[in-house]
Amino acid sequence: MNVTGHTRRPASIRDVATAAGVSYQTVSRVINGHPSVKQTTRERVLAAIDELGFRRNATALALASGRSRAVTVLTANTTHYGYASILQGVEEAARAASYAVGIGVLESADEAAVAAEVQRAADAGGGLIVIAYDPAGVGALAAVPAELPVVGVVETPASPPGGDRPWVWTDDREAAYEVTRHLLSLGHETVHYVAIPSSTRRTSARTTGWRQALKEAGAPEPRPVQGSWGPAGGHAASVGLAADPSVTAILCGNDDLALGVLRALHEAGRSVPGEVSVAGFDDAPHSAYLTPALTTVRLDFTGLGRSAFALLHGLMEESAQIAPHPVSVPELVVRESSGPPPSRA
Amino acid sequence: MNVTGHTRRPASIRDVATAAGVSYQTVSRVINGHPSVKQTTRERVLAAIDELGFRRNATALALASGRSRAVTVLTANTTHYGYASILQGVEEAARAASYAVGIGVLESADEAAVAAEVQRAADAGGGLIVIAYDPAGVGALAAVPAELPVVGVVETPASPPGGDRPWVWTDDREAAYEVTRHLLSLGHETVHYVAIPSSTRRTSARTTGWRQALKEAGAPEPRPVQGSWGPAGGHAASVGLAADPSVTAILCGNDDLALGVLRALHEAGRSVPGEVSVAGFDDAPHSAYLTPALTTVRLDFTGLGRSAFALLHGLMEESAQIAPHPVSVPELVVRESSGPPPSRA
DNA sequence: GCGCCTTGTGTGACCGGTCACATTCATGCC
DNA sequence: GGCATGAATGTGACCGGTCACACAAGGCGC
Repeated sequence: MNVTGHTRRPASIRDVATAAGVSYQTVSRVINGHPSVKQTTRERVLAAIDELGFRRNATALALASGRSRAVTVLTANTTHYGYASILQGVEEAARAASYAVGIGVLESADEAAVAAEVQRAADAGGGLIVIAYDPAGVGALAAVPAELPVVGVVETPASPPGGDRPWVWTDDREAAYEVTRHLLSLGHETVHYVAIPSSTRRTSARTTGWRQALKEAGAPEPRPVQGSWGPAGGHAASVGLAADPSVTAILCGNDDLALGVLRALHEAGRSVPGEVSVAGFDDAPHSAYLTPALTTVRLDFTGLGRSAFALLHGLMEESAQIAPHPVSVPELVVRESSGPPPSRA
Repeated sequence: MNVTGHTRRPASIRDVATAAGVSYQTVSRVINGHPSVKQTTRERVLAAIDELGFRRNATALALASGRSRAVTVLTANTTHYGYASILQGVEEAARAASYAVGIGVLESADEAAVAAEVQRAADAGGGLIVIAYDPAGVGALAAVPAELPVVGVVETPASPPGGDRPWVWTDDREAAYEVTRHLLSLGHETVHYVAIPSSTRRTSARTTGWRQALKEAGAPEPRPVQGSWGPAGGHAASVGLAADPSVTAILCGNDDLALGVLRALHEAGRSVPGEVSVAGFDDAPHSAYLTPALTTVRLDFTGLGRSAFALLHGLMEESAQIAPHPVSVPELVVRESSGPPPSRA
């Protein structure tokens, strides 16, 4: 404990060294747990460290050794449930490994802006985790210089699972497939889909899963409706569907979108699940408390964040080997918003 | 542009210096915009910088100069709307000032755990922004060593506004006062209150505003019901209120809580706003899309985050002077969940 | 008794910047 | 012409650690 009150600058290893009557290198050995330090010396140094309240300067460590014990999460958004949860997972894992966590927000998908943000993140030193669920994130992932340790949190691995690129993902395709099957099994002729913005030009994993389930059931395949991320987008996107009496089941790209859809149906005077069934995606915390409570699929975003960090950690320290990312199984959560279609004619 | 392909290490100022045929100090002067560098020399150096793709090493800068251009946000949570929005605001402002943003989550309010987290944040170098809306945050704010630049985001300033401590806040008292008055003006005899966890042992600002409005109206003052942060807490806390037929108006400490309350009322078969009026707090993005749409008060959390950063920036660089934090005015948003009590007997 | 390996410790250079001070040269002024 | 002055530039030390290497002392084999 530092009893001497007004210490101006924090103690350095040289301060500790003189206090313990050894060289600074010996102090360095003690902090790093080097084996060949005599027991009595080690104790003397530890006592001095305690006395002076010494803490190793992270900046100096990073500069001298190159290794930085820091991660920056690049993301287009920090407030949406999925994004925020991934961030939370990364932070948890990073804290456990005593890594510092930085964030960088990709405000625009503009190439120059994204490149600048990637640069900023790179300047911070340490590794990168890029949430690539949207064009900005995908662009950022592509713009990361090859020599930097980076892990992408992606919608679906571009190369088939088993490719050893440092990516993590949830099985969105399987999840969408499950919910769609659930709705079809209730007797709906088909299921309409209000999509979240796709991360790329390619068809999203969620869309693929939905389509697959329809095809297997021989159900007609309506054109997906493009939504945005929030409830407002879901509302705007679904006024058309709400007015169409042939629509009896709607799958939404996420729970926020579903909220807007629910609202649009309410405004159109169509009851849920009496006339129309609605299902969401993600199982956000509010979904269980809506009226009607929302049928959805739970995805383990915090776990995903933790995996992303674990992978990055493995990339950055040779001690920790790179365990393959375990893809967690999505869980269908059936609540009140889904039921059989109105008239089983 | 760096055309020479495989540069192993990034260029340092000495590399630039030799390339431009000057000393490293001159390069340093150029990057820092020092006036006394001959125009032609400056151009030569800038050309070399561009050619080698030089970027100033943030770590070395921090070590050598002491100043770090980094902020760490300490918070108990990253997923709740208010917290996430403050974080977003800080990030926006920090990005504009090209500061790096770090986050540290206070997982437990335990004193030792909080102290450890503060230490970690301090180790990162740079300034601190502590979100002190809860016991963990308040503890963290108290545990920050005096010599560190820090700004607290607090519920209410402990000293009356005008005290010059580096704090920012929204006028929660006024906001609660406004909503409560709104409900009373509709004819309700009194307004019940489901509270969020208080940041301290003292009465929260929201509670104070609510109480003040009741007192002014001569309304009876029911005991506040203690909730937690999320919908589950609101639901659990309000089953009692939902069962009590004398309850006709409920104010909730935040919108998530209100969601749970709405659900509890629905389950008890009481209509909103027919039998019971409900109002929330914060105007979270989903609130406008609930059925019934939630009456609430909007608080400018992103603005609050930006103010917090501005204040901290002023603390860390003498160039930027410390502008007093402008307290934004809370805005009452009346939607569908509030109306007159059932029978104006 | 000599060489050799192991254990414990110290020295100097270095990471990539900044800072304080020294140096050079062209001016302006008396 | 001599000298103070300021502009333009260079030199060495330093921030707080790490790394590579040197070196002394003790134990062991022959």
